[in-house]
Amino acid sequence: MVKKLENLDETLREAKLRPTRQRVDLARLLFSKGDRHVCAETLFDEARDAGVNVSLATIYNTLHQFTDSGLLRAITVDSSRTYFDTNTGDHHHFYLEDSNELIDMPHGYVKVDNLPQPPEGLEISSVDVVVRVRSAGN
Amino acid sequence: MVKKLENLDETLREAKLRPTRQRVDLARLLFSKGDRHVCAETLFDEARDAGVNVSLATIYNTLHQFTDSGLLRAITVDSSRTYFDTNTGDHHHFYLEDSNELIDMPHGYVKVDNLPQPPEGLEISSVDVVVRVRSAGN
DNA sequence: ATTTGTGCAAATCGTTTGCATCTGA
DNA sequence: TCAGATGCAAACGATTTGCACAAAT
Repeated sequence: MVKKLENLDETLREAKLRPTRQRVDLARLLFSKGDRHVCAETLFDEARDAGVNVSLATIYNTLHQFTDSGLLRAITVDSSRTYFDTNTGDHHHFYLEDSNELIDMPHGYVKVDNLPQPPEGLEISSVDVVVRVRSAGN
Repeated sequence: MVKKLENLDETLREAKLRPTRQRVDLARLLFSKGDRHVCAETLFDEARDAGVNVSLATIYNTLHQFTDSGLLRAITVDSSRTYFDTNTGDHHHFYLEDSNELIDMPHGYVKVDNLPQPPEGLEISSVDVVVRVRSAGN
């Protein structure tokens, strides 16, 4: 992530995205605080709070463009919103059902074994493990 | 699943749900064809085709009630719709990204090892493995 | 008779889209 | 210059909700 930060313009160009003011600003917000999970609304509010002027439509566009170019990873755990993870490495998640929060599991922990063969003609795109957790005694 | 079918009224009563005409009809549609994955729209169309008269609101109500009482299991793989699985046993899924279809992996296949401890005070509610697959060469 | 369920239409909410206007290369 | 970006508001699609009416116990 720090790598991405060193030269945001450069990072964006490598992703074949013009380093526009809003993309650079959003990239800075996203990548300057370590690994995190955001959704569109979250990032929108954060931008507003940081005095960064960006429309919600642009937030969505940017989130998807960053995802398509590998800067972000999309995670589906809650059918009502899409989360984006700034950690694009191979890792899995805890999903806190009570607060709708995602927490990274350190890479190297979970091991998925004995996967059956994918259906004929199909190849694996990703293997996602989500451990849903909730307050004990519920 | 067959067990559930033997006496739908009884199954519903055990789930503390009144065996109304629409619930019984939907239960029959859901549980008489082996394991399957449906979403609200899917079931709605299927009901219409089978001449079963049920409103979409009732489809949603019923799907959730069945899920809450353990007759169905909800699966989140696509942030735009919710899938329900008539197989409530312990198993995981292939998700066909091209066709938005779910396929059960036989139980006993995938093994998830070395899970990190859940965050303090939280207990595991479920461990979901989704293997996203797509047409080879893409 | 009372409680619970159903259907309809309107309301929500996250997300997408159309389009006129800007902006970076 | 001009393809690509942005912002706004309207459009969308899945899901939920409010409420009058109907059905189950």
